[in-house]
Amino acid sequence: MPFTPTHQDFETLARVGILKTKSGEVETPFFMPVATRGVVKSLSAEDLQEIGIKVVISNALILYLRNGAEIVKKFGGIRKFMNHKGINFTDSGGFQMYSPRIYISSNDKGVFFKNPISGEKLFITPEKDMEIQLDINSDVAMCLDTMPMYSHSKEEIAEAVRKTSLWAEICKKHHDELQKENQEKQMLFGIIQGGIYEDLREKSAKDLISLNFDGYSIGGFGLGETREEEFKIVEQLKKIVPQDKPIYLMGIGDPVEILKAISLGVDIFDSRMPTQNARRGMLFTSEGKLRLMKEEHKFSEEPLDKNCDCFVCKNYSRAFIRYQLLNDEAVGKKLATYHNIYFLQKMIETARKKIKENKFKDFLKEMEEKYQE
RNA sequence: GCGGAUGUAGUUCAACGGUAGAAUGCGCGGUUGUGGUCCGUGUGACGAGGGUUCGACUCCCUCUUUCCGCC
Repeated sequence: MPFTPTHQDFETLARVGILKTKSGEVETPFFMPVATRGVVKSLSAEDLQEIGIKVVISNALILYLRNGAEIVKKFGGIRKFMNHKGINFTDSGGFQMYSPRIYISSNDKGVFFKNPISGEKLFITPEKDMEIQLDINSDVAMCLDTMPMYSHSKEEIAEAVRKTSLWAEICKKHHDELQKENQEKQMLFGIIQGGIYEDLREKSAKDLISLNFDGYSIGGFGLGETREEEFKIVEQLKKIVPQDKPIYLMGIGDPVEILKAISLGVDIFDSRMPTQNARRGMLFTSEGKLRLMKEEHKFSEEPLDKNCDCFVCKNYSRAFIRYQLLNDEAVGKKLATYHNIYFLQKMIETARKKIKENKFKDFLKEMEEKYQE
């Protein structure tokens, strides 16, 4: 079995499991930092290994637009190219329909994107997307989906669900075809859309489940809906998705939001939040969020987090990291990013431990209290 | 000493005889499948004195600041 749940928490739906890919296995739940263009911004592969990050996610469309996909292909795959010893996911680029700078339009056959570098107009079909992700040779690929905006009407979101199901079928068929001969197979996840509407989410999930994907992603959250709306849908989908398939809540990176979703049975997470926020001076700590750029930290000799044992917190002051971020120095970004990723990694390792000990509910509560403002 | 220029927000610059703008900085929020160094918001100024005028940051005079040139 590619995915095996190994422990179920008594009080919540939180679970621990093992995901097996062609590049090794990893314990769930886990969080993947975003390595859109083949690098987790500011961090080296050695940093990631040191932190204990096993999985990162890259972006097939962005790599393709920057000629990265062909370079990666020459290397035989993204892991070798970026010297990543673990597992690699790729996102399809469906999310980039959210980005007006590169998205043009879409129809039933695919999506028009413009290359921001050359100005060239490109048509990405679901078939093409599968080919790019296989060129990149990630361990887990995502279907090309259609991203509705949070502000869209229910009709528009229903249309996105229709198109996402249509493309999922094409993706699945083409993906199977392309790697018929392959011994080590790339996994493929379907992406459930439907916004905050239970009926649309249900339809989307059932359409995808009938195609039998290796895992199911929940897309379209973190874009303006309330957490209440989000968790209601996650709860609902957890009941529909087969227990032996991993659930991946795409784009969610807020610490408490992750833990809450774990309590509802989610297995996989990714987000740009820890890396992007680090560069902007927003740090995660054991005592809540730290806005490092505030003047009160100007002379602070304290570490970012006094309860953290990462090398940044053992060696560097808030004042130093703040000063280097203020001056746009690479080292400032690196130290802040390292800490945020470390924090999230340790948090999720603790979460797995607490699930195994059946103490997850208390841990969640404790973290919720710390992150209240 | 003589001549010329100059003085507006912490800083760099606008505008206008009739409620002084921006950028940047600083403060406070935000940031969620990364076209990225982002977004929102707040704070904050007419060198001093006199004159002309209904009204002067604006025009005139004096002083003063800073800069340039010449002795």
